[in-house]
Amino acid sequence: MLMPELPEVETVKRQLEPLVTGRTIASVRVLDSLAVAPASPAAFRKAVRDKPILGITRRGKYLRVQMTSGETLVLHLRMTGRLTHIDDPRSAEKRHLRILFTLDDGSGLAFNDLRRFGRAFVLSAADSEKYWERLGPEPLERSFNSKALKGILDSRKRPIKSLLLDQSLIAGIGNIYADETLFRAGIHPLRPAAEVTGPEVSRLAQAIKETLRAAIALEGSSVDTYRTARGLRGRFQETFRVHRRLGELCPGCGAATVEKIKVGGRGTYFCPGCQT
DNA sequence: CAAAGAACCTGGCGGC
DNA sequence: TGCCGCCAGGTTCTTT
Repeated sequence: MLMPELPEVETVKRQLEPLVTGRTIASVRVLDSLAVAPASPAAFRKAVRDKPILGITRRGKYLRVQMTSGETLVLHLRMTGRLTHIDDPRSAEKRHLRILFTLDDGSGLAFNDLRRFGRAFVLSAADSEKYWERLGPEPLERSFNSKALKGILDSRKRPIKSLLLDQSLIAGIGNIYADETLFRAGIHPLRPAAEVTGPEVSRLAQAIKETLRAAIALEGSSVDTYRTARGLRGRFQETFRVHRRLGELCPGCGAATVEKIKVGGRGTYFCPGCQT
């Protein structure tokens, strides 16, 4: 499958920014009411129509479209969502099309989603602060250093991989980047978080930043359904070290082969030789 | 409060 | 060839 995680959402955000900033959402078609639930399609259309767009930002795996009314149009792609900008809304991919926005310059924004887990909703200015408080720190912020990461891991007994996936502790890491960062740091995914040593925490903090930055540079990972805002595939999957490489020779030690286990219900790939 | 598990969805794939 | 059941995973909700 695919999973839009921080690098994928960041890629979409960067590509959309110059295309939608300053534009106004002229019309909205909701083709699948589940995509805007629990709001009604009528309420959703009313909340976003004719609202000028100030800018677009990302928080964790969420995309936020700031509107001049002080409200925010929030989109979460979950597992199979795609958000693509098209010159002509009539040329939008019809398969799994959930919402189609038309902007005042005649271009369009299409939200497609095979699995129907993705959501779009509008947050009022009053509700915003509280909503985003639920998320942990942004791993690419300067303040997210080894000391901050140590504070997150300390006194927690869960497997380190489960902590990396917990959005209330760190925002934006999903299954792909959890596997890839743990491999780069040489840490076994089942290690109890509190038992990860100081030097390992430093390596992990660095691996998180380096891996996410490298993935953004390659416009994310297209394992299956993810596409950039221009409808193209990302290329970071070509550089995966262990994720989805079951049985392959480890690129680190060249001796062991990649294994797959379940951690917190998630498929987890690692090298038993390099990750201890 | 922490942690684990189920539920939500659809399409692809293995097995028979 | 066709059908059944399982698997994938981000987040929320429920249970322990």
